[in-house]
Amino acid sequence: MNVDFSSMLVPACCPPLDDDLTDEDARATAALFKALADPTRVRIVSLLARSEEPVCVCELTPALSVSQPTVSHHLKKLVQAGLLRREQRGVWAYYHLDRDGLERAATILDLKEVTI
Amino acid sequence: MNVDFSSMLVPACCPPLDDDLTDEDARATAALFKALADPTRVRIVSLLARSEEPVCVCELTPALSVSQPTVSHHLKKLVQAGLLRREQRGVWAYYHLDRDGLERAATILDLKEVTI
DNA sequence: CTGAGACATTGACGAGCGTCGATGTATCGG
DNA sequence: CCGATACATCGACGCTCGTCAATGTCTCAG
Repeated sequence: MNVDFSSMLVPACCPPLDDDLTDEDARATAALFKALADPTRVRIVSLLARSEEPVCVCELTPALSVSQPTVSHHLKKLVQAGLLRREQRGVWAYYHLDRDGLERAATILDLKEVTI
Repeated sequence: MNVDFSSMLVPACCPPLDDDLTDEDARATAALFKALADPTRVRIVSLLARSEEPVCVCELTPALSVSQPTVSHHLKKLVQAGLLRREQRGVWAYYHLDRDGLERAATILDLKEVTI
């Protein structure tokens, strides 16, 4: 097994790069953005952001042009991502933004700006 | 075709909801987040955010534990999303963050906070 | 021109996602 | 208890995505 010294003649290129995020951090961050990576879910978050009070599914469904099961599916994903909270009022289910969850996402992006 | 007046007896539930984003806005926003919805791409952005200067692919590849074609694939996606910029220096390709692109993503999240 | 190295592109595969109709569950009025 | 209403869950389908090996393209040294 011989070392290839000829490679030492090419211009310098690759200073070491300290790995930063753990696998788990990267996966968690990606999961957060993945929750926002769908047009229907973006609209849901946008609609809820415009409402001072919680909104029930019966208001969301006709505004989204997808079926009711699909709306439930997306709402569940957003809740699991920590971006929405669910609240049962009698027969109706009301959803509202989890401001902390959104702030977490915003903070991740702001952190990357620190290096400017 | 008869109107079902019995529905008027149930408690009020569904005030009209003004639709906000256009389909195109929702798709564009989702596409931006979709670019960040993968652990490997999150690590790439994070690595580039920690570097003052552009970073070449030969530095990124060994730090990401995926094959070289996969790294190229992710870099292309991030460039297409407007989050990265590519710069050719001789044989090497250097990438750096597009701060405007990241700011766009951050602004979207901040806009949703305005309603607090 | 020729060969080597850096990176991009292609093609293929498996896994995951968005969507819907059908069905289940829970709540309320009568 | 019974029917209706609101919402969730299930199962299935098609499509997209992440990944890699193989191959192509471009740049430079000699």
